[in-house]
Amino acid sequence: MSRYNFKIVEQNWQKFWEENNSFSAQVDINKKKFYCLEMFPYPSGKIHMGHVRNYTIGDVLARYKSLLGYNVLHPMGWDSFGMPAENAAKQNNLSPKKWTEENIQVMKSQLKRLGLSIDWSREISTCSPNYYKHQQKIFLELFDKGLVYRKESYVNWDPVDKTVLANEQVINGKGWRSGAIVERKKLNQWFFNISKFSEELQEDLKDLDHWPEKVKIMQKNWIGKSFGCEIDFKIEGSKKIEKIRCYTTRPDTLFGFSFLALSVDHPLSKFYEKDKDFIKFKNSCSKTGTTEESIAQAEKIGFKTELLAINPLDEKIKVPVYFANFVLMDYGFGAVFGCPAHDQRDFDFAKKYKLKIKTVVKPKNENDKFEVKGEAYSGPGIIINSDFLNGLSAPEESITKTIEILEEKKIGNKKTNYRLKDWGISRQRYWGCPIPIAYDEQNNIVKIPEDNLPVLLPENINLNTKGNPLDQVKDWKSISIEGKNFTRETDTLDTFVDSSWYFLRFCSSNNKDKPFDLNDINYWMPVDQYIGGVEHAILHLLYSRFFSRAISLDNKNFKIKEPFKGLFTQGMVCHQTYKDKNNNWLNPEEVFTEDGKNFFMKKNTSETVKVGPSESMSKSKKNTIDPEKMIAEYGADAVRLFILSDSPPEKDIQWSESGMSAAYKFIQKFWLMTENILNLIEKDVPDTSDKNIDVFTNQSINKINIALEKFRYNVIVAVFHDIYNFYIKVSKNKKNLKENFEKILIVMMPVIPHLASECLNKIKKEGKLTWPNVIKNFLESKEKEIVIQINGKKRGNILIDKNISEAEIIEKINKIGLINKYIENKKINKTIYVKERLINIIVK
RNA sequence: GGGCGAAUGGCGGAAUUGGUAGACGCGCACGACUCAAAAUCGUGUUUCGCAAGAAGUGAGAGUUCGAUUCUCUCUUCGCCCA
Repeated sequence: MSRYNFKIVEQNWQKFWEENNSFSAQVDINKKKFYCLEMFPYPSGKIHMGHVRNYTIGDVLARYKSLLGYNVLHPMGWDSFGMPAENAAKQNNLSPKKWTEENIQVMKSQLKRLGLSIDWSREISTCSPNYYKHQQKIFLELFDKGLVYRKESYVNWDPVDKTVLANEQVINGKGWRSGAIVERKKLNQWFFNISKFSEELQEDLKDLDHWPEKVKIMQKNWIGKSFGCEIDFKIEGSKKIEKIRCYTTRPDTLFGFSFLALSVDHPLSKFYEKDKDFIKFKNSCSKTGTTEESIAQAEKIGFKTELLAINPLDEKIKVPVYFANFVLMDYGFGAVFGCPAHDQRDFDFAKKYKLKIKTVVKPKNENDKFEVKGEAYSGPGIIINSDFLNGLSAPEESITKTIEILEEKKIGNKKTNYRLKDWGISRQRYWGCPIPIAYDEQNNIVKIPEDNLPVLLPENINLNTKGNPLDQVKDWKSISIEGKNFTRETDTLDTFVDSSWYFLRFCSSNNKDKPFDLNDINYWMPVDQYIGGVEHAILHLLYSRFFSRAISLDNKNFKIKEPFKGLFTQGMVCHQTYKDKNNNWLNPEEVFTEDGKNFFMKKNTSETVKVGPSESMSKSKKNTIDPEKMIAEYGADAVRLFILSDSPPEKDIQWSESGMSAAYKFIQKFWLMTENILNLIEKDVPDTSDKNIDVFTNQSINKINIALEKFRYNVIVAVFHDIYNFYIKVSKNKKNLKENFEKILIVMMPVIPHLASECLNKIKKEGKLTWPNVIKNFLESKEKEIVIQINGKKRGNILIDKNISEAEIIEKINKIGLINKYIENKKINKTIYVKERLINIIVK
């Protein structure tokens, strides 16, 4: 018996698949298609275990659907623009392009070594002009549709890196890279008008029935549809202003109104722009970032004006008007009315400036003397201290009623608002897709004509400048179109733009003229199953949903609104963390253990190692395991088998050395067992069939089918072990052995394709490989063991014929006398028979 | 602070969706092979109990003939948003 040499076998099969273009996908309208897509990676250097898990899950599905007879599209590409390349290039003094391309080569060969069934002829890379030239075209198309615009806007500004930060790059008010306190800065920025689709993006979520519920909820919260009311407040004071318009979701708390707060950018601020104190205040506001989080955490500060706002429901009540740092110009109208008793933010502000705190909502179980103290009360209850609103139940009834009254008096209107803001796409970065726009001498916007596309990124530029490197490239910036001089836009596009349509490009990767061909799109789209990390639940998925709507706007031929029919979010790969006595992180390779409880350093075996909790693998905690090493040591099949075996795919998985080696042992054991079966088939002349083999095989395949459809891939691995434990006991050839074992090997192909292919090859399986049908007759036998319960407690088993009646079963039980001791001297009240499962006898 | 989810042996996890709890794997124990060890194979392995038996799916209640599964309250943990 020979050992299974995975190195040679896996290499051979990978070569075979490549040479035969086994996974190349072509449009074929006579075949049902299946578009299987995993989120494409950022080429950061090497693949990590998260990639292995993501792509193995996808590969199992792609191979399964292919064996089922679907025409499968399973492509791969590279999300290759972005900051890391620029930073790495600065550090190592080379070009982002070279760094990126080298990484892609390394990672591509690593992915190939995993044996993924990918159509590499469709490979794309977003940093290639072949990709981004089409993106520039799409940008101009959206520009023509009025979905792209430029406006002055506040950004999160990192004063050290001299760059704009995305909201998620601001952590606790500081830049994620520099650690500097983030400021607000006004810049001219490009925007996609995603908010035009707010309603649609929210409403259509309900049709995405193959998406995880939690992702839909996250998107819904992000879009943040709210029902409220706009109210005009009359203003008294020395300035020439009569009223201020506010938006609120709680008009019913108007009687608790004790101040009016304005954004420092509110039009009213023009009356104060020469006021030194106001300027000082405005500057201190710019120290706060623009995220909701940083605003919520920052101390609430205000600048008091001499103006008074009049309560529209009771004109006797007049309250001060402030400018405040927690009010943003781009939500509502940059003005909010403050009701301290029922909003924590307003409460904090009122405490600081000693403003009145009047309670107008009481919890249901409190009396009318209830008063808010210590913190705001924002829960449901009954309106009090509010004149004609008293007694209404808050919030539903009271809001509706108040809006009715305000509309009657013509001082307010019902209004729906969305939290979703337009998508700022400008980045002051080199390594991104150039925006195909230029400006004339009067700073008017001009589109770069289509003939002049793509706008190529200049190469060989100096990255070691503060701010945007493209700004420094004078001969690139100035261009001439039809004899006139223009200056190029130097901002590049947010990399989320790149990933918002790559799934469309995969359908027509090699089309030189168009981003995609409609015939291809209409066949392949939507993506049937999209697989990736939950960290992209909001932005990437929402932007992609926006993009397909934006493209289909005014374009009757493009019908895809939802790009991803099915979504699956996989869990993270975790590993224990280790620290030495000085609290330095240790790599698992520097650590050893004999009993699994006490850990020591390898280089100094007397030093114990502190073991921390299992956390998601990350370079900073040094708890990573290198997939390449694992594949070299155990083989791709074993790594694939292990990464699927220990946890359901949507949950986090703990990497364990013993689990990995168990997977390796399984591969070896299975190979030896296959050789044994091959010997039986070749040497023994079978006399009879063994029905047990049929029954077991069909039951196993049935279990695998169910598990595949439900993404319970860990259960599939358990069934593989069952299969081994069954077939290892087969010691004689039977007439039905070969055909059943072939079926087993086929259903193993999605998970361990190399071993399964090799075994099938040895067994000389002829014809095309197709997924075996389950023969229903073998799933259940004529006889069935059922459970006997007395008063719901299991007291024994009995073998019965199927379709036997309840009375017959009881008769049989009595005959055997199995449960006599439980029913002696007792009266049988009733029996419950669950067909082919159990019989429950209730006695008293 | 809000939303969502989870909790099952020493560990990772199964459970046909209300019907035999603990599949499968890891670990551990014992045995076989061996001069010995590794590897491999076999047997056992929820807890208490010699046993008969009893208890048992984070805690407490409820619905039901029957609850890991459904409802309510609580605890702890995770993720997302703030």
